[in-house]
Amino acid sequence: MRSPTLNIQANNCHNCRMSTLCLPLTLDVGSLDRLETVIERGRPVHKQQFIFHAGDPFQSVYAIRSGAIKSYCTSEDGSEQVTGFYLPGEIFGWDGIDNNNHKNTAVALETTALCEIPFNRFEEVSRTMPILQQHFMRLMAKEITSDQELITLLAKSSAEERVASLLISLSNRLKRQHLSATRFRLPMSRADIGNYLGLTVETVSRVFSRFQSFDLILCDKKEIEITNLPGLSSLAHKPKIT
Amino acid sequence: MRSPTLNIQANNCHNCRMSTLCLPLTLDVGSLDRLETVIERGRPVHKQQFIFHAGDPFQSVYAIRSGAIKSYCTSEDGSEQVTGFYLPGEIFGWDGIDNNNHKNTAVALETTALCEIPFNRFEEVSRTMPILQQHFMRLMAKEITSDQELITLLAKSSAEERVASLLISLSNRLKRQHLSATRFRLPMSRADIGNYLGLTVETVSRVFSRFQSFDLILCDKKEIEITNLPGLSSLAHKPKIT
DNA sequence: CAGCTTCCATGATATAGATCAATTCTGTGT
DNA sequence: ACACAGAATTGATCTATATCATGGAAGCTG
Repeated sequence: MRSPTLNIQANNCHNCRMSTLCLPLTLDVGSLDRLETVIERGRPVHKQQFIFHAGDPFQSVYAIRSGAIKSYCTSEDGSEQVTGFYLPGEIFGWDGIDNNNHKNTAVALETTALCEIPFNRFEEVSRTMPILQQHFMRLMAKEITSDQELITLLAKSSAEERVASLLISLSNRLKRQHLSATRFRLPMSRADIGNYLGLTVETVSRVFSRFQSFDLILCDKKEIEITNLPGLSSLAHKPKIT
Repeated sequence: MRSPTLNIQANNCHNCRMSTLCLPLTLDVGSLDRLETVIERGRPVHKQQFIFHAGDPFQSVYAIRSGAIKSYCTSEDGSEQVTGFYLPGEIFGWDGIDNNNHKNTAVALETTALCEIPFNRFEEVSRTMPILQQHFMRLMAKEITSDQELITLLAKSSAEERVASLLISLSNRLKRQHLSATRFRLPMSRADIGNYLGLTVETVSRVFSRFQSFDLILCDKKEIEITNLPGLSSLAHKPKIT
């Protein structure tokens, strides 16, 4: 059975509409068949279930077909830092390549369908498919640049800028998946947002309220409607007239 | 002629004492010879000279033999965000892989000797040397985890924790290069430090003064001596008794 | 459905660090 | 050696956001 708005229920890479995101465009049909043998489509993961824990041996990276994932790492003192939110069409789990175990814990924020890409078999396959390895390096580079954008946000921006940036980022990423860029449900809590953006829950909540009073957004709990996208966008990109 | 303290004046990869850092340990002599043909040792770069600018086409990554590099990106509004400091034995320039041009600008903080690793030729060579590509993915993963550590630092830590963390990080990285872990010269300005850590120059300066008054460090301008390494370390790792 | 827990919103207050300002020190180039 | 622009330090004040505190709404569980 197919979801009414989003056809992601493919049973192989050939007819998965995500494929251009997690696989290079230039793969011919033969290569795709070989690759097909590597990728595993798992059971849907339910809210609050873990994909992997920090410290787990690194075996796979994961592509999201539907749902949402939060990744975070835990410091010695037990405090957590949310390092990313991942949406459909995105890949996570790179953090484990370094020393063969994951630095982050990954948990489902809602019911989520994943494709698991086992890494040992991937290396095998990519030996005969250099384009694939190149593609994956590109994906890792994307992770690097998005992390650096977050660094800039945390180092330089006010609470309003941070929240606006997150909303705009979510909007753009949903749009890329041909989902509504202006109406969506936040998969994460205010606390998660605050943790991710280096703010307290209270501040996040106040910023949401302020955005509503400025008619930038409408929100009812986790349901968000961006009513003034250009306005919110300009807030996200340095409103300071410095 | 060789530097008295650090033998980095190798004229090929075989006798470069950096090689275990930028190359996989398992390369046999034959492979190393082939690789040798790819890597270029450039003229020393002087202080304030640029290695590449944001927007430049991505052609190479760079290994540092001696000196120090700062990378930063510039937002639309012209403000800069320092994204990393790179020391001997470290590799930078990954940010360009994504869409074939650099997001960051890289500039020498002092006279610096680099090895340039042209990427098109690298891909060629690595086709017959899968271990090499794997090694480079590992290096990229390191960049990801170090970016995520910075994210945590920026999101969660006080000014003192941030500065202490940077000093400890520099100390560890110099130690890895068999240089003094407790006495060194900061290659970057207070302003660079502040920018990197999301603080103002004034705050950085005050923190340095405070660290001196606590007998954690001794500093004369850019010359630093860490006089209480364990103390500084514990400051870096969450002094809060939360 | 009652009771519990978690999430969210909002007000009052406190504070770390920003901002503004002035001074000294440093390094660079002539 | 001198002059000048930039780098660093230090002080006084201001402000954004944290912290503390409370109440209400929503979602779970038995």
